[in-house]
Amino acid sequence: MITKPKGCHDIYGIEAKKWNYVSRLIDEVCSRYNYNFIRTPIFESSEVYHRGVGETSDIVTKETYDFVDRGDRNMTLRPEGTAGVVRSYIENKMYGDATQPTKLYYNGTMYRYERPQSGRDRELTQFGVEVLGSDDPMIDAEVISLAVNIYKLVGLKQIKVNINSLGDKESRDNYRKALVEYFTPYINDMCDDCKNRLEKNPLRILDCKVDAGTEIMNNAPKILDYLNEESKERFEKVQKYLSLLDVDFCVNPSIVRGLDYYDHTVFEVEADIKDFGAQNVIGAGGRYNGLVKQLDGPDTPGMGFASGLGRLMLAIEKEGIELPIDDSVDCFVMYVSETEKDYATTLVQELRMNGFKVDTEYTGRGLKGQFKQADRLNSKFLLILNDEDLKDNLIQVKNNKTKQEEKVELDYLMYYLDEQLSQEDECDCGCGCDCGDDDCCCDGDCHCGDNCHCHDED
RNA sequence: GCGGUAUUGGUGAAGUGGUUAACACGCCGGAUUGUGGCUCCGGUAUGCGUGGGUUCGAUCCCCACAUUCCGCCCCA
Repeated sequence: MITKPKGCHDIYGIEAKKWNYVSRLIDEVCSRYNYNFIRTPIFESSEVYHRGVGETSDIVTKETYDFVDRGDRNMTLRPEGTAGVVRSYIENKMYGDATQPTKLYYNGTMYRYERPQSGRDRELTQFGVEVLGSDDPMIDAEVISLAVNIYKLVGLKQIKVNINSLGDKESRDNYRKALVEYFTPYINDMCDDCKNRLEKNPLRILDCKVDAGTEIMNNAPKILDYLNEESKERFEKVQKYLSLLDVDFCVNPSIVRGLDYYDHTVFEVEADIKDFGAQNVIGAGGRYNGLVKQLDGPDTPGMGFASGLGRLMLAIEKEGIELPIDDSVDCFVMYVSETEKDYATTLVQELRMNGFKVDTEYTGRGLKGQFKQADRLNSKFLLILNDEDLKDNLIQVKNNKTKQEEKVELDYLMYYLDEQLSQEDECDCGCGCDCGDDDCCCDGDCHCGDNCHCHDED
């Protein structure tokens, strides 16, 4: 059997419906903030990522999908969204548009050559936003609040926002020096990974899981003490705007993003859920004022965040959130004889053209099997064709919840279904009552017999 | 890049170096003369991830590969 590539997934069925639902919700929220959707290529010249993401860590050297195309060009499957969006911003001269800042969002697949584990795949779907052309701290706060609002709207409750500031380049360089100076005498007491980090990326020592909580770590210099006045003031404004936007957050000095291009505000949104495994950060981002210039564009500030849709779906599942997915069809058309089948063919078509969600039988099941199939498909109404009835221009319509059945004139069918289905919307159990219960609005005269709570104790 | 884990029908799974690979669910059909979801009866695997090896013989032992899940590194 041919198997899927390592770290990839087939998403289908109810799972796919959930993904689409969340994607639509992202569209909705981004639209309210007036961010515009952008589609960029799934692969770019390798240069985009080498220069954008930086060559310091393992990222570019070991964890991208690189290939040489037939024209001998070095290409890379996009490992993240920001660099490609920035490339597009520059190439299309969006900085020339009158409507600055440019506010964009994306939602698509990314590729990383990693060893899969919980919450980490080789093909992943990320959505994210980028704001280019404004250095206003208000934007920093807006981007964070947009992220939080998406999570809240899907129903997540256990989320934590951690923010930090890396300051400008001057502040960051000073801090880096201070860290190296501080840790060097203690380095032999620290874990092997930290020994490597001291040279490669000293900021990341603060993220270490092994040495976390030790005295050495607790007494390490804090970035916030190394911010210059300007950076400090900027960070305070970000916090002020976050409060005005009613976003709960924690200042956490150990939040250090791994990439070179970040400066000033950085943040992570964590799903605070039990058993979520090692990858509990569902979204992260920050300000990158140097990136546009680094990719040969005009010196333009930027701010953004990205979030893995897969991890978000995982969080939704772990928190037990039920998304409002409509997994039903309006009607299922049943038949037995050939003439009935012929009529079914045109009837199904006619119903669909009139906006009904309709399915029918395609595998030769008997009537009993068709009833079962209709149940599996959560059909609200069963349309049962019968040669005798057809002669009289009649059709049997059965409400699959109340089990009530009546013969309806064919000319009247569309109108009848329309009317019945709009009643459906008023009452979940379809019994036509109004007890005020969330699941059933029955007044005690319920006859639906179908999962109805109207006779449960009060 | 490093380490651990698993892989048996549509699904959940038991199991053994040796003739016919449990059980349950599901599915299909019948009892029910065209109206089901209960009950009863019957049917339902190209045979145990792929390729090698050991063996008289392997689903079960060994090796490699693929994929799964989990942790480390890294984290965009």
